[in-house]
Amino acid sequence: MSIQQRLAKLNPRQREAVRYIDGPCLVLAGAGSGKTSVITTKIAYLVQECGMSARRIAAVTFTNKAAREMKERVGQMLKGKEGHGLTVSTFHTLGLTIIRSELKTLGYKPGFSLFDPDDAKALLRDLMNKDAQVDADQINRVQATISNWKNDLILPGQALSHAADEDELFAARVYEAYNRHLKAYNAVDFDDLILLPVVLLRDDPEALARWRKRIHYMLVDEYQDTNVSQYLLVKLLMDERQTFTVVGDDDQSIYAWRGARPENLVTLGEDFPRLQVIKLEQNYRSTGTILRAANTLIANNPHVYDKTLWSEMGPGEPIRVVVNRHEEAEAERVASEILTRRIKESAEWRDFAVLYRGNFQARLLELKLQHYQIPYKLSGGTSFFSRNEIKDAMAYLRLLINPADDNAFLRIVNVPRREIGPGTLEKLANYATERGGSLFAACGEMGLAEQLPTRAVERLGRFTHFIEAVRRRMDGGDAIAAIREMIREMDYEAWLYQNASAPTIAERRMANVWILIDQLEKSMGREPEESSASEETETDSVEAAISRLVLRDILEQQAEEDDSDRVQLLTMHASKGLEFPHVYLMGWEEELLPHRNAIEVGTVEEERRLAYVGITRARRTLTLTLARQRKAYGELMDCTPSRFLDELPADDLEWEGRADKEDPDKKQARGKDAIAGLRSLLG
DNA sequence: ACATATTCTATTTTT
DNA sequence: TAGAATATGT
Repeated sequence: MSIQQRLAKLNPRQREAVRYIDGPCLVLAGAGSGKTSVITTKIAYLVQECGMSARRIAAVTFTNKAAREMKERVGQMLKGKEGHGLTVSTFHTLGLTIIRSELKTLGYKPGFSLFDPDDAKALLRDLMNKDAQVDADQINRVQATISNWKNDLILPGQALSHAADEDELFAARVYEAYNRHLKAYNAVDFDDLILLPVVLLRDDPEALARWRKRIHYMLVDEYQDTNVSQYLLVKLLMDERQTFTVVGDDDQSIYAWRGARPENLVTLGEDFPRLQVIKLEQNYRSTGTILRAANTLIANNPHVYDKTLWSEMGPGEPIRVVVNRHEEAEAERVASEILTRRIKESAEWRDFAVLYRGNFQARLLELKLQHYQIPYKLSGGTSFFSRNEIKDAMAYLRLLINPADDNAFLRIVNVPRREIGPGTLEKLANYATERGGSLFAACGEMGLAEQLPTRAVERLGRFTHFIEAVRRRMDGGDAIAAIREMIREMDYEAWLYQNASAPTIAERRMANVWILIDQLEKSMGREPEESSASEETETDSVEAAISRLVLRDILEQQAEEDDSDRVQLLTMHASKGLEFPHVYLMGWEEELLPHRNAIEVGTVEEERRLAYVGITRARRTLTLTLARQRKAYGELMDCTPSRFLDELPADDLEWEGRADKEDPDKKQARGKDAIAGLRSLLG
């Protein structure tokens, strides 16, 4: 299909959004309005019609999944070499790419580690233990505070001078120490992947020039979810040419609690007066009734840009609101209804989705679904990457590319057992701190023998020599082969069998490790990306591949089961970007759907958007459920129906089981029933 | 290694 | 209060 044919298939607004390429462009894309088509077609348009080299274009998303899908759709449009060098990645991967090619300027050494939030927490615990006593909650709070600072582009110095109270001052001090330690470990955390490039581009005109030369056009998806640092990254890169397209929907901003700044939509207009704003208001997903409900609800929120979704589809069925005695009845109802509706509508399991506010709500529902033997898929369980065997393997990989990574060192120095206990490690740590070097480096120093018994020194030496030998083999040839050999050599498998409760579990874990290594190999085998600002083509190194592994920026890992026919259970947050023919939204109660904490801190508007996101996932039918009583903190509580129910168009709602204001239809029906009953009695 | 006792925590979590 | 995660005891 030619680009002209693709353009012809778009509606006028969409077409306008694709064709406008001379200046800054904001596409306000309502739910289900075909925004991904606009982005992908625009990339093809830039390449095929405007003669822009694909390697000058960068499209950024928030999730790997979104990036993957976009890559695939663009791939179908651009043939052969046309798409070569195109960047479609998450913000974080783009940041990683920049850091990697600007390592020297940033003062990092090759093979730096990427700390995931667990590593970061371990480091913080270590730092905070120094003077205060450990409090898990306090660590979490400090971690969140530091993350927020990084998202807001506030560096330790500013945090220290602006600290408002004692807690903030403490957090700021930890922040400063934390960053210092990260640097010593030659490591960065997730937030640094955005922060460091921004600081670099802001302060180093030459680096800025390099990257402006490299990226001429940017497209940003889910723009309402950008935080301060992410916006600045886009702004710095695009300030000069002003050639970019951002696509977003302020009504679907549900991540403000994580630092997202929906006001960036407004800021954009202020920073770029030439900004062209294009609205996509035609919805191709939902029935008229569902859409009207969504519009009516969200009209209760203030808007900078007004927007009303419309649809050419018929009105469809009314929205049902089902009131249940208690939470168990609610779950029972949803499960049994899916069962019958599947037959009635001759639908498949995968056509149903049940959405809720908190993951805990899935528990009861799971039991009911199991009872009816309904196959389901629960999103948001323990992920592949938080499994112990994966963390171990990752620690080995990290230590191989960055011996200064003390976190990785500590995790695996005695895994499998090497008879290196806490006593030895404590003395080693003291010695390393004294010498100002890493744990790994300290193992090889002469002076260590004075602090530790010979046997301990020997054991440590054996470990470091082992790692060094593997590293040499990696450099000498096939890196992946060397890694596989390492895992076999240390007999990680035996260790797994020793520690697992059942052989099958150990087997499974070992398989996971090999899957991880396979992913790593696949990730390296990909065509070398044109990553650096300079034009040199750099092959994807093991280092790069391992970083991407931490970022989970790897392809098809659990695609196996994704296409199976199962009912989907998700939080409303996790449902963004998805759609289903039949949607159930559970728990429409005060303190749950506007969540209690949200009411307290005054962010009910975001809760309303969450409800809006939930509603707009539905294509054909929508059912809202609530319970009159629910168990919370052990006690049975009476629940009030959600205020959001009052904000929906009453005419489109079909209530069931409502006790107080019993709806007239129902009464009438019951009256008829009674009459019919009487008649039959009378013969 | 496994069973039992204890302690902890109850909102969302793209990377 | 319950359920999971962790600690403890046999």
